[in-house]
Amino acid sequence: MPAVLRVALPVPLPTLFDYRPPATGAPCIGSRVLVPFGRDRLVGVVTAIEAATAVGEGRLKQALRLLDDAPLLDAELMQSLAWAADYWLGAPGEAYANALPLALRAPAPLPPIGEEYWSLRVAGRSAHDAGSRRGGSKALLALLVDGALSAQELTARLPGWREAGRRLASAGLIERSDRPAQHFALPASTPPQLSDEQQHAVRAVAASLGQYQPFLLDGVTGSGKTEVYLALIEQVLAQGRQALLLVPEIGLAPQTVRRLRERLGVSVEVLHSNLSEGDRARAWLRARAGSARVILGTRSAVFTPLPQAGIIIVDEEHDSAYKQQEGFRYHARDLALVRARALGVPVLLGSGTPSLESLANADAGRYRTLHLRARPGAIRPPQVQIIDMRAQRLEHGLSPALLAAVADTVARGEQALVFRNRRGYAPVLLCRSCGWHAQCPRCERPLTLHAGRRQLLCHHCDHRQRVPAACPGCGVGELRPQGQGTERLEEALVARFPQVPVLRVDRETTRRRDAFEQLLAGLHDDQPAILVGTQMLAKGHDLPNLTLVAIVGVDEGLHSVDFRAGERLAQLVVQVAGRAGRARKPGHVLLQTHQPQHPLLRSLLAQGYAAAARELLAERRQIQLPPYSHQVLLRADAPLREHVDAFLAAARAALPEQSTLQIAGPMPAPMPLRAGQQRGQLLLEAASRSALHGMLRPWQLTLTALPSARRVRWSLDVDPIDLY
DNA sequence: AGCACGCCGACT
DNA sequence: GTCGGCGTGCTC
Repeated sequence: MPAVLRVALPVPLPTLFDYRPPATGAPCIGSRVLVPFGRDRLVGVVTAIEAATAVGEGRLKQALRLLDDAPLLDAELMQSLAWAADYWLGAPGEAYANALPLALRAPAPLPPIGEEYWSLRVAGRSAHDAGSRRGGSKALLALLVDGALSAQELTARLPGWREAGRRLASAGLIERSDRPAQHFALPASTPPQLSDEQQHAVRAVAASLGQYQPFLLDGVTGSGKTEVYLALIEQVLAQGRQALLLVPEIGLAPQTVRRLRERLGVSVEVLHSNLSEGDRARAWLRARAGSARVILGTRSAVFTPLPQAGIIIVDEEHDSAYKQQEGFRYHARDLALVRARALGVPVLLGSGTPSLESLANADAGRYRTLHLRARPGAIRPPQVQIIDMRAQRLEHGLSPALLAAVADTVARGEQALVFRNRRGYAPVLLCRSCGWHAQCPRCERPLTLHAGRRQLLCHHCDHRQRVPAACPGCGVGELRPQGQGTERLEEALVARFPQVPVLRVDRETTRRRDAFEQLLAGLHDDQPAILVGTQMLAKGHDLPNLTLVAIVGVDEGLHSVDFRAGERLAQLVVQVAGRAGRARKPGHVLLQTHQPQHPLLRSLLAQGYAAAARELLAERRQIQLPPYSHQVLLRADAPLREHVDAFLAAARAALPEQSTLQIAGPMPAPMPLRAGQQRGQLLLEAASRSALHGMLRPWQLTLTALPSARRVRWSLDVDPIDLY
């Protein structure tokens, strides 16, 4: 019977490709095949086996080789990937390309997933006895003379052994083997006594094990969400099932892994983008084989196979890092829900500041909400106080009241955090006499002064230039930094509190790997200190001696063109404020603002995030914005504005006549020029998801065929989370 | 995307 | 006389 394989290939083309089956082997849906493609050879995934091709038998090539006898991707993953590609308008092959680790997209046998062991060969034993090797090689032979050792052990006992290992292996003195991973039960620590609310949450989710049910776990920082996760994972493991835990960034992974290992007594598979491709592939395969029981990972870990799934947990579900912002623009939280449904398992979305989307889903009865209100470790929630900046004499942007609070805090031997979401020394460098300011030639936005590096830096495109000695505008004026970044605040605080260590935490000071951890490790829990930093400080380490959080200059967020700015500001303020007073000491939060009367700030401070979110939701409903409507954003950029305009106008004209569709634009993007590219966009909105989605694929195909599309770079973003 | 083919300017 | 610019078309 003449069969045709429909293959997904890792190319951004809107189609699948048909091939004749390879000479040998029985391909099945979900197995990989090596196929000729143009002049290349690519590894693709069989998505369907059809009786005939729509493209004409004559054009078909034969697949070169079947790579998997059994499907590498199971039915659920195939189905979820197809859904994802469809929903986010990805090329069919793109979802597969995101799901499969790179090492599995090479035409090679699957890497062994057992543990790597090394042992002496006969020649190696003689070499050891003869003492014929020196240095690291000699040491390695000596280590192995009593028997095989795992790579992990070798690294512990002889750091840098790999080099010697390579030499000895190629000389035939030692050899590698793979043994099934040891499931040695590590000692599990005893769980703490759960609060009533924690117990209630655990019971509610546990009652849904074995079936699809989304839960929103609404609990502030320090309310003990992690203990709820741990208790549930424990139950899932006891049933012989797997748990997938997603976190927004790798920075949060190491401490979470430690906690999971200590508590559960099982190994935890970690999947994130900083892993080497080999490690990534092995972790993925261990999950597929079922030998990985607990999988912790960032966004892309949502593609992990889960043959024995028990639960999916998405921590800090509101975090925008879950949305991929380029290429295949999927949202890991939303895909987690779809997978949980397909797998028939509960999915738990945790956050102290839930996204408005999730709150609306809970309102609509699609999610069940569980609350954790108490902060078990704290006496009471932090007190938030507004500092009105108007009519205050500021010292480098810091008000007397704020400085006094910092002084009190360090005098008590406690720690203070000054949060400013702006790195660098000053966001503007201005001439006092002619008004000239340093501007990025490629973005036409002010350049940020970085005093330490003596550079002007564009935070949008990374353009950098030297700080001019005199004003380039008038040649005589004095250039003066305007506004404050973390670097300037650090300087001011060092000058003001010379006896207290001041630590700056932003992308500049933490560029090196582990720099963040090291910086914080330098903090002594019982010593006073001042931390200055950006967003990065909003999460991560527990700082038991931190009792004051001062938030400076979040006002910018109150005037953004982006309708999500208010939501993000509220989340940020609550997350940062949550850093204060976690242990036995009560915390204080100061919010320094020019607009103490702003309704969002007022409701946030008076009634908390939940109330502020309610108001934001009511506004969204009233003006029919997401989550009460659905958006798709067409973005385009090109060196010439007229090319962008021509494409967007043609795209607009190609839209079907549909009264249910609201169209905004074509219009310039909020940043109309970035890195020398002219940018524009067209926003589609509809009350019903299905009405919108129905027309998107055909429209996308029309766009691809537009002549003007060749002159721009363009992309479609379903459910965009920023309109940048 | 990646890569060929194909027709017009400044150079060994 | 060529080398190479990027516009156009194709990949089962």
